Parts: sequence; C-alpha cells; structure tokens
Amino acid sequence: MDNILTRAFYDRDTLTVARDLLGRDIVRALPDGTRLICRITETEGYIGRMDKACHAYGYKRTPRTETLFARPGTAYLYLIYGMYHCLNFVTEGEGEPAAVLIRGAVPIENGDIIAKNRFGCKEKDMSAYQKKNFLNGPGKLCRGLALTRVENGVDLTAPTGGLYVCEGVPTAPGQIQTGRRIGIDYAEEAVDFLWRFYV
DNA sequence: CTTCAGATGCTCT
DNA sequence: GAGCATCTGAAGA
Repeated sequence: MDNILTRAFYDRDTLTVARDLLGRDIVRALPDGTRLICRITETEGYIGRMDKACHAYGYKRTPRTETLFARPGTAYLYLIYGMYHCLNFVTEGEGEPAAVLIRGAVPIENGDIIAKNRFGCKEKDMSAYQKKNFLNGPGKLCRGLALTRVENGVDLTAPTGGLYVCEGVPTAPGQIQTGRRIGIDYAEEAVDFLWRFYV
C-alpha cells in the first residue's frame, strides 16, 4: 500500500505541486469500502493572488471560494455548467487562495466500477470503456470517481474523508508537457499563462 | 477530421 | 439575469 501524500507536499508553490502531482494516485474510498484508484495525467494551476482565471482572484472571498482559503491538502469541488463537477487540491499556504485542478487521469484499480459510474449501466456505452481513456476531462473524472460538492472541504492527507492521494509513480520532468489552460478565455492576460501540465 | 448547439443549475451582481 | 475551470451527439467538410 502506497504512502499518503502529506500536507507538506501541498504546501508549496502551486505550479511545483501541479507538476509533481502527475503520476500520483487518487484514491476514492466509497462508503461501502470499495477503493477506486486512478493516476493523474493532467493538471492546471490556479493562483488567486494574480490569476484572473482563479475563482478567488484578488483574494475574493465568497461562499464558494471559502474552501480555497483553507489549509493546503484540502479538496475544493464545485459545480460547473449546471451539471459537472471539478476536483481541485488546495495548495500554497493557508490564507493563500490557490489550487491545482485535476483535468485527467487513467484508471488503476477497480476500473470497471469507475466505468460504470462514468457511463451508467447502458450497455452500448460500455464499449467506450475499451478505449481506456474515459477520464480525460475534469467533469468525466468526477463522474467516474462519484465526486460531488459533498466532498468539498475534505482533508486529502487523511484516509477518513474518503478521498486522498498516494505517492504513485512521479513523472520524470522530461516527460512533462506544458500548455495554456482550457476554458478560461475570459481571463485576459492569464489565458497565456502556461499553467497546464500533462504527460 | 472539424465545428456547433444544447443540456442544466448554481453563483455572484 | 448573465455567465460559467464541461461534455455529448449531430452535422458538415
């Protein structure tokens, strides 16, 4: 059994954490004890201090962004477009609103259950599971792991919250690709920040 | 392969 | 009331 990443892991520069999260394993412990595990392949950094794409840009505090001000190693989940959820990990020191969005992953353990969550019980859609790449998007990932706002605020450094992250196999720096972030065209100069990382 | 519209509801002004 | 850190299926090139 892998080691759970500590709070010190998250309590660093956000972009460093975003790169270091590639290859790490998200563990989703369901209420019935089942463990769904997938390995992170794509992340994005969001830093409220100076990033117009961040919900907490300029330290803006609202009921939703409150979680971004929590301790590093806290899960930040919110609803987007009325029907999808996004999973983030809070970083960079308490009181600094910053986080890493998990944009993509691949199944490692109990992939059949993850696929069932993702596609429902529709037989025709289960063929997509064979494509082996059905967690390549933040909304898809949360569907597969059955994550919603219920998990917002969970402590990622303890196994008790049903959601935590293990060491996995860190990605070599040479294999990390960089690019612009997705879906933030409104963010003016921040659209050009190369804060997206993927293998 | 590409673009495009629609789904759907919370959040902030 | 407007907009959103998305996804899907349908239609066109």
